[in-house]
Amino acid sequence: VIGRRLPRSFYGRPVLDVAPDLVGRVLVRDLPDGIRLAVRVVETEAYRQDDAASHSYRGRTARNATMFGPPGHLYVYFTYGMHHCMNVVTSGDPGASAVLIRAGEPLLGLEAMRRHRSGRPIRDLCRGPGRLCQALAVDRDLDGADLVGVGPVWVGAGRGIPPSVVVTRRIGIRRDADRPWRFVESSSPFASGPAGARAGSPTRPSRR
DNA sequence: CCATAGATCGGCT
DNA sequence: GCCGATCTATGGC
Repeated sequence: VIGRRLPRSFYGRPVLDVAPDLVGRVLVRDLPDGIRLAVRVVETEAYRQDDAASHSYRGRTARNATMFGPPGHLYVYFTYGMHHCMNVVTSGDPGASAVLIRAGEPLLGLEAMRRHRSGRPIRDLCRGPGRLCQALAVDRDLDGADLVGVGPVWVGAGRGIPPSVVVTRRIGIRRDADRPWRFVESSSPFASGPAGARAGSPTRPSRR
């Protein structure tokens, strides 16, 4: 179900190619105590440097430094004084870019995720970027972690039925809000946002 | 289901 | 100072 660990070349492409291609993949988190957590990615968003909504827009700082590094690393940031969000760094062309992982369908380690999320119902464990990080125990300590090779966070190729992905505007931003850079598995109850945000234009079916 | 308020703090204007 | 790539609780339909 998880499939093989995706190689560096998967991440070293333009963010608008990687973001939709991550939908349907399996995000794996190996906890220090040996427990494996895994979710099927159902929602992503693209951010790149020529984009006013992106953390990289105003140039490199201590916080966003990972976005300016090589592809295939985790960019984790802290926001609203209490939440973390996790991204995957992609090619630096055009400019520092990353994919925000917004939601996932729990596959493995549901009990541990539930503990991290105060016993919330399964549908609410990973529905939203802050919730996802809480369920997977991801915080700034994992900023910069390499997804390729040995490491506690990685992405498996996934198997089975390819997802049907639709494109919409991104959620929760004001600047450059009209860019159609959010990619959702339209039929998934584990995707975030209002119900209407699950409709959109279909992307071209990707071979997998 | 939808709308809104409050929490809470690091980063940057 | 201001404001977030957010979440939860609460109140209304």
